[in-house]
Amino acid sequence: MKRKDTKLPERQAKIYAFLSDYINTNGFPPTVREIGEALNIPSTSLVSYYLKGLEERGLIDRESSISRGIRLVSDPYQSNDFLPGSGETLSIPFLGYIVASAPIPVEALAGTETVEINRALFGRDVNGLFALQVQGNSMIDALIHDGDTVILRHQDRVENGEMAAVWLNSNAETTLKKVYYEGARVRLQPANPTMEPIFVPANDVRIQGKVVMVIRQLSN
Amino acid sequence: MKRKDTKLPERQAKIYAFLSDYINTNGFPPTVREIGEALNIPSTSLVSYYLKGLEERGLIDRESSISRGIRLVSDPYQSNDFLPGSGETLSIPFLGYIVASAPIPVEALAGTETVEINRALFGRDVNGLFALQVQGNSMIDALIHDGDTVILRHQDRVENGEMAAVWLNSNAETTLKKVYYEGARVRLQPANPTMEPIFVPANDVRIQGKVVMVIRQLSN
DNA sequence: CTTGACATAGAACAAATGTGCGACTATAAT
DNA sequence: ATTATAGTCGCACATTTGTTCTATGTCAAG
Repeated sequence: MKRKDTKLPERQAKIYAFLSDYINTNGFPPTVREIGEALNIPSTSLVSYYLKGLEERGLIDRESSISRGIRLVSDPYQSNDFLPGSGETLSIPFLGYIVASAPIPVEALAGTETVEINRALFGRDVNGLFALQVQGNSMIDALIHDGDTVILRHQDRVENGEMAAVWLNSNAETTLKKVYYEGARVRLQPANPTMEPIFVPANDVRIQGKVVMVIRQLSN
Repeated sequence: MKRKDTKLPERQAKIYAFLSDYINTNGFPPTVREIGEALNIPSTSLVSYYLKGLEERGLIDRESSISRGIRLVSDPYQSNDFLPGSGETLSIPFLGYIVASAPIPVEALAGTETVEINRALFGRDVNGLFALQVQGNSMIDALIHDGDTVILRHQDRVENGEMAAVWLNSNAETTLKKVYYEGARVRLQPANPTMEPIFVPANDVRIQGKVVMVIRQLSN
């Protein structure tokens, strides 16, 4: 019943796309004139006219007379009613950022943000999970990039070949690597096969947690 | 010059909180005067003064001289003390599997499973998102593996270099590649730099959606 | 006491912006 | 041809809104 029967006019569609893009880029909506400039619409009143159209279709919301008072209405297309229902969601505490120069904080921060992900994406064991955002390039890899969110399970031992957050005592830094125990030493193998492994004494490493999921945001 | 040593002054903290709240509620930032009214700061210049402080601390970004040109910086430091957890969860419809041999289903399935992820991980624009699980090896890549869950935004055009789900008419298959428009043809570049791109006529491709997130489960 | 950051007012000003209105064009329907 | 309708322009106007400048108050350090 939501769906408008008539198809969205070319120009309205373009404006909507521009709005979405602009807001994403700038964090605030554009002015009528900016819209016009971007889409080669020479008259502010024309833009106004289209905006009114978009508003009538329920695609955007506007605050009259206030500058940049445009807001995208969540979801023009079907489905997304974003029901919070399902109850199958895990709240994983977000501990902050993982940087090479500091060990992972053991305690959750006071405010405790969380990352919500639904349980179906995990295996059975959902204990001891926590999330960190990767910052900086020191542990970058084909698999792990700057800005990625990694979800780890807190444990101090991992199986050979599993990826873990590792604290190196001597270097005083944290890194994300695949871990292989080789007698008295440990081989830390980047996930990227073209990168060289590093070897450290077994007593120099402290496993901080096993990486169970990597979430990469590609764009906004 | 990252971390500010001195603690955030009461008033700046309040303003920051107000900004966050206002933007959340209205979809666009407040004016200097609105901030003043909300926090009982009678002078616009005072608000300006504090805003400058927040900007110097890197907590906000401003576009000079443009109305409501304030944007919260996704802050690299902790600062959770005064950040209200946005804690909103998105339910993204899970459309099923993306396989090479079939186009992506346009409509959500009836029963419609969803993937719950909290909003904070996304940009502001959360419209038209849907999730798919990658199956099979045909679009495997350094970035995309079998079993990964990808989240896409439904759109039929992408910027150069963005990764998208692409339907190839002539091959009758779907693939995930970075898209580059090169005149009459399109270059589909695997994210893995060691893999060769493929070239197809522009009218042979149909963008199905832009990849905005990749979720990889590493272990059980 | 003096000095100098820091905090605070208030008002004036210049831009940035949304809106309204009249007029004009191109279709498509009557 | 006439009329209705959606699309289009320009432009004037009234607000909305960021910035700046002057003046004053506070308070700790010198």
